[in-house]
Amino acid sequence: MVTIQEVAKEAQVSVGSVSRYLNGHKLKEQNMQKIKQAIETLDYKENLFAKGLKSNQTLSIGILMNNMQSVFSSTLIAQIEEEMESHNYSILLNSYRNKIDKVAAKIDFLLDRKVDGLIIFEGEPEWPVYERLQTIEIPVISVNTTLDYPHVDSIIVNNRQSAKNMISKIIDSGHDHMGVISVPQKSSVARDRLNGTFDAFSEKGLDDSDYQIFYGDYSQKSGYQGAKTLIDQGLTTIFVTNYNMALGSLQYMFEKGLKLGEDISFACFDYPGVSDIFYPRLTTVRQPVHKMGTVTVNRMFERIKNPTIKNEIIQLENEIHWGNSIKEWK
Amino acid sequence: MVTIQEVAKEAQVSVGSVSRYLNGHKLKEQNMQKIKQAIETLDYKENLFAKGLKSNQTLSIGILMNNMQSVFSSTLIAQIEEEMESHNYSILLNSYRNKIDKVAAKIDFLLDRKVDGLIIFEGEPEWPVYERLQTIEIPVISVNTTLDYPHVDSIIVNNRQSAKNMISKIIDSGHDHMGVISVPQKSSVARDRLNGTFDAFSEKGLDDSDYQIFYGDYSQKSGYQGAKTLIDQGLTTIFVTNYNMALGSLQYMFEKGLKLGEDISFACFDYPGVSDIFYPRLTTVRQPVHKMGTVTVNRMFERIKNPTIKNEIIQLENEIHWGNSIKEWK
DNA sequence: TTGTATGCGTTATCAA
DNA sequence: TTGATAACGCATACAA
Repeated sequence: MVTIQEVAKEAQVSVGSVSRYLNGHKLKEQNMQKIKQAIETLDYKENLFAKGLKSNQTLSIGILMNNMQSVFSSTLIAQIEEEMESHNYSILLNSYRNKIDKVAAKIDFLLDRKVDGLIIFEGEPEWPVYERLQTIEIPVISVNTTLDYPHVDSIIVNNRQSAKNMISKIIDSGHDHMGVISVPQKSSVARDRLNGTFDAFSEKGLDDSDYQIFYGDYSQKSGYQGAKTLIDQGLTTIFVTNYNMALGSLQYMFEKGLKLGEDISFACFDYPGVSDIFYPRLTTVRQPVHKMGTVTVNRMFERIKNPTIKNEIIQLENEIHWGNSIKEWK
Repeated sequence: MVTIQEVAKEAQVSVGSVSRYLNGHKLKEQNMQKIKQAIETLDYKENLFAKGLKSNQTLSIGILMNNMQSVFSSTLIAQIEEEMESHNYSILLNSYRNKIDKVAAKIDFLLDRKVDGLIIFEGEPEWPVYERLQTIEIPVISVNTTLDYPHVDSIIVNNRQSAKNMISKIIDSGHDHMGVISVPQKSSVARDRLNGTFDAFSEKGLDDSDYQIFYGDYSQKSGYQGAKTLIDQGLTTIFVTNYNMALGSLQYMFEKGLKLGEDISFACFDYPGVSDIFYPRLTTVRQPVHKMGTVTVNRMFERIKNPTIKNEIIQLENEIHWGNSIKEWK
């Protein structure tokens, strides 16, 4: 392994000069040339251990999430990874697979590795690590969930408002009975989406007898089951608050030969590009996943550069794509 | 930051003893107790920088892949991450997004970070980094592709044989005309699957006039297009060599109201659990993704422990699930 | 079995 | 502007 000592000897300068050169300091032009030359001929590579030992920086950031197998998380990771790379940073992945009691250990794992920052997907205020998060001394960014601690930024989307807007518009199109496929109200995202739905219902004067809620478990299968249950009850307007379950619902409808926008009116949450393939005219609330990744990374580096800035809650807008999968009754 | 010096002082032993204790050496029971106690009261955490500076180990392994957004890669990553964690290792992710000319830089990136091992998904012998890979001094494991270099292990599945077996069985069921949806023959996996198909054709005496190949681009959309093209030509037996395109094909069939196993005979490659949801009786070649992850990690640690062991090509078996999506004509 | 001392590659402090 | 040298936290060779 080539060290700066060897580079220094080769260039006939001191290690200090080499170190300074490497860190962008100015020195005598002639020496800079000699060092540059020496680095090339020796193929010197910096040693991140030694660097980190002094600077306490790893040039890596940790990502903690529940599960990396959803479209949302894999798209987001991919986006973040791409952005990080251009900063010469790497990402350290960690998932807790529904084991909330393991979250603390996961965070320790990442912290032990001295990541320079931490990105948490859908962390919840109810987590037992609540206390911990406040005391972490590196930048922490919460994605998709608001964690309103002094040192934590949150990047979120306006789920509640989007759901409300979507449902309002559907009702305005003449739909006064509706089936909703949602998930147990254990996360803020889940609550926001369903509450937004309720907001619209009450604003438009629909009550309990006008809608039916089916609670699935995020799986395609439960979406399928939900569609079956609701449609069997005679409902013809279905809203699904989650992409994966929406897929299951669509599956059921296709199997039954039901035509969207005619036999059934259908809308759901999804992601950019996903539904475009088969359902270009599907009515969806589209989450700006790529933008979330980009904003997250940008914010992370702002924080790394300036750790004292005040925390922020950055809210991005979902797009509403109004296709032809909702029948116009009016 | 608590150091072993402070632990040593607290426990009234020397730093050497603490270091040895930390590394599992035996020492006087009494001292071990004192050190253990001191570590707890001071909440000592090891410093991976300092450790790495001496040992040149990062307790991390690098993963290089094309794209992390396929079911295959995200499942595999998840599995690897889970296994790694139990070894107290973390993973460093890197994707090159079809930019083959960037692969070398990506590998350098990982190597600069001193990963203790490298996992490469679907690396190809044609890559310009061919030379590099041989000279890497850490364990390298190639997943899903055979990279027969002296220091590289390969974990693969028997794609060619599986395709052949599947097609043979389909032909034996009475199907003598067939549509195949494949991808451009640019990767060994792609070639294996299609060649296995051809193997069966020639063994069973089918020739050019008996089958039709549609080349897609891995996208669901192209699978949809492929199914449309082939079925419009009157073919009723379809084999898809790729899961994503299979989804697209199924989509087309459902839209057309075609019944699997009756109107259309259908088989494809997929993954454990994926098709079970909607198509429990679908005939598939099922790739052992989880096992691949586990075997990869195990092999990695064998290599890390004993870097001199000879390289191996470990071939896992695809399972063939014979459902009822193939009509029995015999 | 334990303690001491040196070095890993880098940065930063202090003099020159 | 540069050079020499002391840290950073740990592992280990050597001595005791």
